[in-house]
Amino acid sequence: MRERVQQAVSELGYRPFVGARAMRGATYTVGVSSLDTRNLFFGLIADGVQQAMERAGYGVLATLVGAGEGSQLESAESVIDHRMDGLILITPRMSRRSLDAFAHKIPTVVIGRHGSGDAYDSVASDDAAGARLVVDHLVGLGHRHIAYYSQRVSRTAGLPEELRESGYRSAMADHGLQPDVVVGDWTQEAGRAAATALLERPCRPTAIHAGADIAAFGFLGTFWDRGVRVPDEISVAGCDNTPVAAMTPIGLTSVDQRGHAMGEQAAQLLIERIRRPRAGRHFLVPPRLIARTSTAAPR
Amino acid sequence: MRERVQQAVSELGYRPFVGARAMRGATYTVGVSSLDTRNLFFGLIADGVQQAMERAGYGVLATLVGAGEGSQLESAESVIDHRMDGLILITPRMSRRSLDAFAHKIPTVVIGRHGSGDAYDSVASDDAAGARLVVDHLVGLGHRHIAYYSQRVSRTAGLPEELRESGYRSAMADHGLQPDVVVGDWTQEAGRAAATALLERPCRPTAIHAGADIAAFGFLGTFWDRGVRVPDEISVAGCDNTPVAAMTPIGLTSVDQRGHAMGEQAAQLLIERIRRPRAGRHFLVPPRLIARTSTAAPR
DNA sequence: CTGAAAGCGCTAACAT
DNA sequence: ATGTTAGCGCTTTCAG
Repeated sequence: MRERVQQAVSELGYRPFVGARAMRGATYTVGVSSLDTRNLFFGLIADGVQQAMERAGYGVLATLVGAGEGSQLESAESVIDHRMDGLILITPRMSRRSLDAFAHKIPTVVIGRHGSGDAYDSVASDDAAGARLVVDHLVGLGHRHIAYYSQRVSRTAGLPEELRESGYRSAMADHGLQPDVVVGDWTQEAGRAAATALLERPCRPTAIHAGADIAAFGFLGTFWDRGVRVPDEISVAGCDNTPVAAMTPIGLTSVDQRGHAMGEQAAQLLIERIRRPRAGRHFLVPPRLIARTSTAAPR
Repeated sequence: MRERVQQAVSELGYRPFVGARAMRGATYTVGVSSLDTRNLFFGLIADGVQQAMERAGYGVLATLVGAGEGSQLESAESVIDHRMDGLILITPRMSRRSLDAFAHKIPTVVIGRHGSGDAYDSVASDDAAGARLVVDHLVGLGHRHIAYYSQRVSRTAGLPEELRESGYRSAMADHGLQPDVVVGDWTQEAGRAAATALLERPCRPTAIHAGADIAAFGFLGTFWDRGVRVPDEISVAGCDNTPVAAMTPIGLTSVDQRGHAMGEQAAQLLIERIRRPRAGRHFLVPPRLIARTSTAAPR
């Protein structure tokens, strides 16, 4: 009997309608909310999620966000409107309250925001450790004056920019060095502008940690244009280990966050949480430093 | 009465369930199938789709494909399983037969593959014109020996690699020049290898059009590593105008395909097609050359 | 203008 | 083992 049905299924090319299944059970689909299409790092995370979910028999649908302002809240609501079985949020910048509200409505895993509590699970890069890796690396090379380019910190707690800055500060303090923090946006343009301002200082740092690769590219661009040799005159480091960082002749020293693995782990946690609600689990993934040609001993 | 319902809707935070709506009407959601998370150009397209659809009151959900092999067929099927109102396919590499089959099941618009027929609409960059722009540009600079790095052409008709190569060939012929086509994959690694092979030739071309930015980066990498100065010893051009191409010190001359505009136009066509099935419409978007520092007159 | 009911495709709980 | 049925939340049609 079972066989005859299977037979008919193949012959007729029958496929169950997800919406109808949703009305009585599950959709076997999870949503990735607010995938930033401008950032390859997020793509890496999403790909990890996709692969792990596929192996487990789940489909993945993503809501996108790019230059448009389409809010993260609307994105996540849409996943709920489709009654998906689970929700993955990538670096959600919403309030803690909103985050909890979603997590109470649908099994949720947060990636890239340090979390706590039982409402959801989280997987984040250990951003403080990443900043420390960079400082240690630069100090090891002989640098003493290491500046840090920090993204404006929003009041929302647990986002990478917050932990990277505090990681930098405490690492510098541990080495007995003075912190030197410049604030701006983590974009290429803002990085370019910050580099220009840096060059006008009477006393320049010998190294700069740009906080994020995309900002580091802005620094590298200005330095190149102005004939400031990297790493001879100044060392530059980033964070995210974007594919571009590895490219010749850029060779940007960066912190790798294992985005693909983070995505896979988040998928695993989400599947567990879908099967059975349980206490929140929160993971910090240790990053690793990828030293390239943009950092060297000071002259 | 209507007001009292609206009142209750806001107070209770009621949101209609898409799956249930789908059983009697529409989902007001369209699917973008097989978004390649490793390519920023596709993200640009998807962002255009997203913005235009949002303005029209439609939601957009994307299926992802990255390093995993998750097939495009499965991706598109999944959009149908969710009974979405429309389907957008980005550079679908499936057979013409499969493409038509999908288009008969769901209103479909194809981006990045030259199409014809009434089953679906299409929006593609005029790839032949793009290749011609590069050849004209290089010839204008004084180059005579211009090589082209071509992606292996699959038998599926209408894909960019096919039209770029034929555009290159006919442009060269029009200038009375001999074509010089090297075949390989459009990846950074394959580009690196092809560049190495090129350098071992007794008689090198003075310029190379790599066909795609990602391959051009491979060429630039090898040239840089081997001390071959660009553009002094050899000019390099790409296609796609990836954000990376604009970066200092890369400055890759490239063909811009207006990905964002293509996405918006595709969205517009899809909305029309959802409202009322009609004859297929097929657009070629004229590309433009962005000349940067990687191309110059031969020594 | 408001209310009631049928039915979309599925799953789970039942009856045979 | 196989067959039948209720009901998920919505839209559309039909009745009052």
